[in-house]
Amino acid sequence: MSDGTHPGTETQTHRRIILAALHEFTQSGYKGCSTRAVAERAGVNEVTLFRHFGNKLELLRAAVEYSVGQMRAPADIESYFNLSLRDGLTKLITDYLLQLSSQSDILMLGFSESFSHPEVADVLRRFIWQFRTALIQYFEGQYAQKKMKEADFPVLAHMLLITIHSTPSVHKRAPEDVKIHLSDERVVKTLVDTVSLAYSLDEL
Amino acid sequence: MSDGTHPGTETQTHRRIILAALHEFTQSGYKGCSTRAVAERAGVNEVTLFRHFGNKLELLRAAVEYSVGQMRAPADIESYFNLSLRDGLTKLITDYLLQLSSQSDILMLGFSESFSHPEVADVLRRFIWQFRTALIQYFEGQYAQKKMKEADFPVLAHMLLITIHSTPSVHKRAPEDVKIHLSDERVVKTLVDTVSLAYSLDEL
DNA sequence: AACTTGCGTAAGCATGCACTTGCATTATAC
DNA sequence: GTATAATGCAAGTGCATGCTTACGCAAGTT
Repeated sequence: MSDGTHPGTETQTHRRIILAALHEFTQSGYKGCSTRAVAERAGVNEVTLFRHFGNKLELLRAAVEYSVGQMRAPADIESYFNLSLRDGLTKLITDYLLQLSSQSDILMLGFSESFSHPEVADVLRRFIWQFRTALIQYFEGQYAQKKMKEADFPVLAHMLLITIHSTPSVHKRAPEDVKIHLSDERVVKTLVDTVSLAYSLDEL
Repeated sequence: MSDGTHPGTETQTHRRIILAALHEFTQSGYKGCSTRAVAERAGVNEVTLFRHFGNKLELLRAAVEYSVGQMRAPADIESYFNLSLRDGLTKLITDYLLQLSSQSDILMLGFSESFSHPEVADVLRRFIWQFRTALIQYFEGQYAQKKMKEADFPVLAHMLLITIHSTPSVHKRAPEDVKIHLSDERVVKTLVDTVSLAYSLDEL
């Protein structure tokens, strides 16, 4: 019985295949790319790919797992509480953006592939949820400290999350003259400006 | 020479195939669904599908074209100018949402398929652009009327657009307890509240 | 009655692709 | 020096799928 002999999962080959898969999957979608293409990009024989991961779907799972493993949830929110609404928000968001920018590929994959592969989407949602919760907690904290007006915090958090997440993908597709308007800095600034102008009780 | 004889494009069959295609494409992606599946859903023989559209890609194009043809750009922005920032925005957004809700499928398709089929994405972008332009013009109009503070209007428009567009797709995937927080009404309200609280010179 | 149009049915071709098998090759370990 | 682990290479299998061909049938048109 030729049991699928899994080679050591720590080799360089393993990693290279995963990185290649991540690239191809996000570029053309799961169905849209072939294992051949992944192998080629990894500089590896196609057979090696199967020896490592068994089948294509398992490769997807491994790639997602790898990618998610790289992300770190936002540190404890308490540390943001001392700052003003404006500064705290800015820090929270930029910290989060730092995570995202390195993982924007997998997030986009998660969005486009979420129907055909709910498991994949779930993993991502779990991560995004952490930030959502952090945001809401942060708002409620600020509100309790009377540094912020009352508002529909879940929706507010949703708004921020969506904008932050979509910006990189919009960025990738947008024509050159629009990208200029969509630098991370400007988006974050406008986001924070708007929220603190609207709800801050510190300023003015 | 068996030239592809295009049957009349006004038949019921034609429409049913397009609707089926729209459904399947958005469900599983272009590569993810087969012409057989589309035909089956349309209650039509697969051959008929090819007789109408020649090939799969042409079907995609026809489906997108059909869908986009259903959308109407926002009416002339002038009519919103008389209203307050809050009321004008609300009207602009709800009007736009009306369009979107009937076309959310195709929009999601556009997003997920935009890399492999840029033409498709282009058509959609063109539509979205119209709203973006309308929004920016509206803001500038309000600003000129001194009914609104200065702001980064393009980014602000981007923020609104993104939130509006993403909400339906998030809605589809989100667990039940989150959907409650994401009714169109609440999202629009928070959006408008936030913007007008932040930038309106009418209120307070 | 003959022709056209729109569709169905059956069968099949060609290709791409996930996945397998068998064998040769290198390197490392013991 | 021999066993073992990790990879490459050549070839192939089986299935899904896009697309075609050839034929038949019903309804409307002329």
